[in-house]
Amino acid sequence: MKIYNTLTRAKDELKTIEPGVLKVYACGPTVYNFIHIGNARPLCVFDVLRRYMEYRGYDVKFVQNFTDIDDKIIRRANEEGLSFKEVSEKYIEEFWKDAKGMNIREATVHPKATENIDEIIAIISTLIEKGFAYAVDGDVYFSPTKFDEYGKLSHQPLEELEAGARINVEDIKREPMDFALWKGAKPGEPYWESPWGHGRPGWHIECSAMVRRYLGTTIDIHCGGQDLIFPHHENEIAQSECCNGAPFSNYWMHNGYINVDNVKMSKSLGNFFTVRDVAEKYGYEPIRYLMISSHYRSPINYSVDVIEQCKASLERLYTCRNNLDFALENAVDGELDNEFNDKVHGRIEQFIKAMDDDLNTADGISAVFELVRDINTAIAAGASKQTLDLASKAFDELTDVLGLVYNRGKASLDEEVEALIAERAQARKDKNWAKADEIRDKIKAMGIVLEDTPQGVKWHKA
RNA sequence: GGCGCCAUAGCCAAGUGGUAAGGCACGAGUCUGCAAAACUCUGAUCCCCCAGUUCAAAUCUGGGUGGCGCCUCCA
Repeated sequence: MKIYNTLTRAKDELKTIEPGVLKVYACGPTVYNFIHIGNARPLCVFDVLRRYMEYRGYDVKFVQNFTDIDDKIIRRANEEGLSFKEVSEKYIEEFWKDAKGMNIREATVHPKATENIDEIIAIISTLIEKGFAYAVDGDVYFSPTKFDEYGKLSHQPLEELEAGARINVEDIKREPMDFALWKGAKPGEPYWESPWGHGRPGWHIECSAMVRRYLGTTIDIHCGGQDLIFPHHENEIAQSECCNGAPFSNYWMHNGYINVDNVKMSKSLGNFFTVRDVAEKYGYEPIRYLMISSHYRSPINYSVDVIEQCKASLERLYTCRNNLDFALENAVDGELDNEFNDKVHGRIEQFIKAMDDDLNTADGISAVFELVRDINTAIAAGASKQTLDLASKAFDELTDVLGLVYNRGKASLDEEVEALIAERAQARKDKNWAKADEIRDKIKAMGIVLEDTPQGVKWHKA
C-alpha cells in the first residue's frame, strides 16, 4: 500500500507502527451548522480508507473528533438564543443523519473536545513547563519559534509564514506567529476551570489531546482537508511533538477541495451546498459516488450535471445487483464456471492494485464496472447458481469497500400490485398487449417498474 | 513575495516513458409482442501551446497560455 504523504511530498510505502494495526485520526467537523458537500469529501474518502484497510486485514483504530466548542459555535448560540451545548448537540445529530445517509461507518471513537478538557490542560501545562508556551492575561500561547521543525508539513520556512501573519494592534502575543492553546473567557462566554483561570481550549490543541488520549503519542495516519495543512495540522505537530518528544503522525493524507464554478466551496465564501439539500434532490448515494469518483487529492467541480451523472452511473450498479438477485432466485445448480472464476479474481486483483496505489478509487470503480459487465454477461448466458454465488460475493465485496450500493432495502410488493401483476401475466398469455401495457403503466404510476425476462417478470422501484 | 496544484473525447475521469481504462450521454445492432435491462459495435490519428531529451513522451526537461489553492476561520 502506497500513500501520498504530505510530510514527504511523495507516495510512501505504508508501514504501520504495530504490524496489522492501523491508527488513524481524521479531523472532524466543527458542529455549528449543517455540513456542506465540501465536508462530505473527507468523510467519504477516509471512510473508504478505513473500509479498505479493514478489507486488507488491518485492525483499524479510527478516531474522528467533533469540535463542539469554538468561536463560531458561541456566535451561533448567541444568534439563536441557545447554549453552545444545545447548538453543538443539535448539529451533531444532524451530522449523523447526513453521515448515515452517505453510508459513513461510525468511527471507533468519536470524541468531543469538551470531553477532553483535562487532557488538553495536561498538554498545555507540559508545554509551559518545557518552555514552548507561555501564559498572558488568562490566555496561553504556543511559540513556534521554539520548535525547529515548525513548517515541516506545509514546507514553509517560519519566516515566510510570518510574513503573511496577521498582526493585531491589541495583540498580547509575543510574536505574530504565536497561536492560542487556551483562551481566557470573556464575560458571558462558556468556560472551564484551568490553572490560567476560566477559559476554553484553542482549536488546534483539542486534536493533539484527542489523538494522544485515544491513539497514543504516535499514530500512523492523520487525515483531513488540504486547507487544514496550515495552520491547523502544522500546529498540531508542533504541540504534540514538543509535548511528547515523539513523532506525531507518520503519514499525512489531505483531500482536495470541492469547487463550484472552479472556485473553492467554503462556508466563509458562502458558495456552498449542504449535504442535506443535495440529498433531498438527488439522494445521498450520488454524493458518496461523486466523492470517490475521482482521486481524493484532485479537486472536484460540483454541478447539477455532475451529480446527475453520478446518479445515472450508480443505476448501472443497482441494476446489476437487482439482476443478480433475480437470477439467483431462478438459478439452477451446476458447475462453477472456471473461466468466470478467473475473470472475477482478475477484477479483484485489479481493484486491489488500484486501491493500493494511494487509494485510487477512480480506478477501483472502473474495476467494479468491468466486473459488472462480466457478471451481466454471465447472467445473460444463464450461469449456474454456483457461478452466480461467486459473482454475488465478489460484487458485494468490492462495493462494500467503496461503501456503494446500500439502502437497497428489499421492499415487498403489496397485494394490489401482486394482483395486477398476475392480471397482466394472464393478459400477456392471451396476447392482449394493450391491456398488458395498460397495467404496466398503472403499476409504474404506483412506483414499480416491471421488466419482462425469459424467467418471468422482474420488478424494481422507480 | 513564499509554497503548491490543475489542463486528457459532448460531460465526468484514470493512465505519469512503450503507443489512450472506466462511467454518463449519443448513434447502430442483437434480444423483446412492445418496453426496460443486458450484450456487441461506434467515438480522442491523439492527451492546452511551443521547443527539447529519447528508438519511443499525454507521460521527462525548458518556455509559454489559461484556471485554481494555501500562507487568515475553513474539509
